[in-house]
Amino acid sequence: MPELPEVETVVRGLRDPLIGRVIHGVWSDWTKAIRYPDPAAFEARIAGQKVCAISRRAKYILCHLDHDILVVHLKMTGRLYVAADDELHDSDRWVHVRFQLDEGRQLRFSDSRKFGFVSLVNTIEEIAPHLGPEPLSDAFTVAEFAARLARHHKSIKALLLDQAFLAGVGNIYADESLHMAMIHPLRAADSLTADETARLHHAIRVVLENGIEREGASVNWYRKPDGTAGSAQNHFAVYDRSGQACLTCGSPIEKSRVAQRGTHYCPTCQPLTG
DNA sequence: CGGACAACCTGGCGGC
DNA sequence: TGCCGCCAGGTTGTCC
Repeated sequence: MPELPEVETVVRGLRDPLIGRVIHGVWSDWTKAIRYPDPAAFEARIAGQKVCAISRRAKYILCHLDHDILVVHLKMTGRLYVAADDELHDSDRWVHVRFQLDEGRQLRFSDSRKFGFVSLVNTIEEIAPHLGPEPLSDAFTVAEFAARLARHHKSIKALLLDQAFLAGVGNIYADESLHMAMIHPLRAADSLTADETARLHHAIRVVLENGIEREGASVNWYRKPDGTAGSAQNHFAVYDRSGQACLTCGSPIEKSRVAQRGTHYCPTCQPLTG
């Protein structure tokens, strides 16, 4: 579930409690969550380093330390937050990595499905060498988007989910973007007209910006670092609304399967032909 | 190239 | 109440 808006919200929420703190040690009850280097080397290398800055690339959280980058990927059910050592002992049963900080606090990585991970790297390219452009950056222009679309014949939905094509869009915001742009998810990427391309480019940015403004979508597992839910889920036009009326035309929202993902769209506003 | 699918995992939920 | 099977979806890798 955590996509660009959710990860961006986590990054923003971690800056105040985490920047300036020193990491003294690492505890884990599920060492597979520590992907690289091996847990012993990981702890030896991270101990004593201060968190200098926190940023985001695609869906990766980057904690810039004195000499390394602590990379965290939340995958579907990951959470990352700072808490007092003895705080919330029972309410989160899925904490698999704890980073001991100074002043009796710890950075916790919680993940019920154990898909997420932490790594220590020098550059994000070490673990994600082929990420596409950031959709909210100035470098993501309509012209560049059009040129890249023309190189692919696969369905537009599958392409939006491809992190090498565009970084940060996941299933929820792909469906919402295609609906706002009035484009059927199965349209071939290289078949979009100039007008459709411009609409989709605009829709992706608006949908992601709205998601950030609403501090992410708490469909089930996602929480902000302060433990509260975001509100983007209250503003979905199509995601998780199958059978309900389209907010534009009243047609029932349909759910199908595209690129092996649940896909929600309005058959009237997003026709496959015409 | 594109698409299908398995693998990584577990909680939540509908059905019985 | 409880058991069963399915669904959720980010990413990688494999196969056709």
